[in-house]
Amino acid sequence: MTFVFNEREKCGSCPIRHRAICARCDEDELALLEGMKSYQTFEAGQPIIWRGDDLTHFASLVSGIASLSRTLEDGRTQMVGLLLPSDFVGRPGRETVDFDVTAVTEVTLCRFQRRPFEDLVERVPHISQRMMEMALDELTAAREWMVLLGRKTAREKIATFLEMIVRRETVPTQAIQEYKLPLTREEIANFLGLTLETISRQLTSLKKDGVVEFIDRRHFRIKDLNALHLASGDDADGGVIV
Amino acid sequence: MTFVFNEREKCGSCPIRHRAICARCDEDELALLEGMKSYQTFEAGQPIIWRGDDLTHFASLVSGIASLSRTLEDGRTQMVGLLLPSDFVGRPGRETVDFDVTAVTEVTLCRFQRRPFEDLVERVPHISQRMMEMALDELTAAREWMVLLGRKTAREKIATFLEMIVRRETVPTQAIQEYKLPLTREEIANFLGLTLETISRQLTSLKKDGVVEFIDRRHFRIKDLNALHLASGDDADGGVIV
DNA sequence: ACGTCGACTTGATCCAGATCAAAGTTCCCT
DNA sequence: AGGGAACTTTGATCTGGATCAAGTCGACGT
Repeated sequence: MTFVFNEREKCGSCPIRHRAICARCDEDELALLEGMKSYQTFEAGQPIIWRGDDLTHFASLVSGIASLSRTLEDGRTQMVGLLLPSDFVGRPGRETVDFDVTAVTEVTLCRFQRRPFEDLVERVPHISQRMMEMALDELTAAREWMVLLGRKTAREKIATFLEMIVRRETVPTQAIQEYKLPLTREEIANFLGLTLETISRQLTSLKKDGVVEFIDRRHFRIKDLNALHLASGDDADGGVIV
Repeated sequence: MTFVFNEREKCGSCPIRHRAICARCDEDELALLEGMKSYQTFEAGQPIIWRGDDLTHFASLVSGIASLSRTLEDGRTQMVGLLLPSDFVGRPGRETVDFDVTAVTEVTLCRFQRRPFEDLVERVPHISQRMMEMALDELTAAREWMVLLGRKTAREKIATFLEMIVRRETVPTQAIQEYKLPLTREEIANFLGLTLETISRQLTSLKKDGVVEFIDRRHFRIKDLNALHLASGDDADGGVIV
């Protein structure tokens, strides 16, 4: 019943079938992708590609979490995005990669060789249409993150980050839900443009203020969702209590 | 000989014909766009659309410069991008606008009504292919800006900003070229996630260090391009002296 | 059970850039 | 030409988050 990441598996039952670049494809188009795909798995912590590397394959992330980041010469690192299942890696038309891609958890990619895939993008409009949608959505997300990086305080940054996790994973039925922090304190710091000490202090502060509660270092519960939203610094309009 | 922004004008001689969303279109496809377009002009400083407004039209920016920005309730503003000729406004499939768009200089838009344009995106693959490319390029630019906002010092931010202007406008033939700052100190501050006082101080500092020279508030020359690049904090590899 | 290593917390101090304040400059508008 | 208003520079001071420096916690191997 579970999908195993083997080239023989049909795309039809793939967990990201309806969200990835193939979302708009019909059965015939899917068959073309099916004939090209290969899976590759990376352990948590492993680099997937480095900035400047030749782009030999494009890929959809099928399971796990990866990070996109850039490191300056002196070691300062900024994460520019998290790649979640269905997200895409690579830019048709470019020869190299712009950012480091690293597996945060164990990651499985569904890969396509560059040339054949580029041809397919030209021939199958459903792919470029879907990729345009996905790129525009990511662009909006990136711009929202720019507001956070440029103008929010440390507390607002962390509240926004926690709220993002909560919004992404909340199941409507469940009452008091438990959430998992997918990143270490240092990774959160690199995502938010802060230091790991500041992350730690601000989490302690939100805990003291009764906004969140920690089960252990990686697991938390929200005690006051409204307070969390207020702390995020975002417009009051979105402050609908769910 | 000059293109006047009138609906009767043919797209063929449009200044952004080969860079905008129509870049890949052939003559027949261009005719479809030609029948739909209308021009609209905004004076410098005027708002073009506000976040949350209904998206009635999509548009290509034909001339001038516009800014994309977001303002938090307490007035903190972050610019998330500059729109230059050939850039696109709007996201097919969305009903509202995510960021404020403001004319920085006088701006002319080439507009298309939402519904007919969305249909065209479905029917003409050359449009979605081009929009995918443009969105992916902007995504890379946005992510590079995230590195700047999250990790660069004030001096590095301003040097990167000046270098961006220089790279965009340098004419290979010309010797010592004069460049124009398209933004006020306050707008630069909102672009770089700083205050206008810091902008002013850092520009003075770069001037004192012999990196740049100011003709007046809005016009400068580069005295030491290599020093400018070093000050930007970006990888040494790109430090090729042009 | 014990050591050790990586992840995290907490404390003390420092400093880049913000904030507050006051002039100086340029460009209109009449 | 003169009076503003908008923009810019410069100075003095403050502060949020960085940096430096110990600890603490917990998981895992022996």
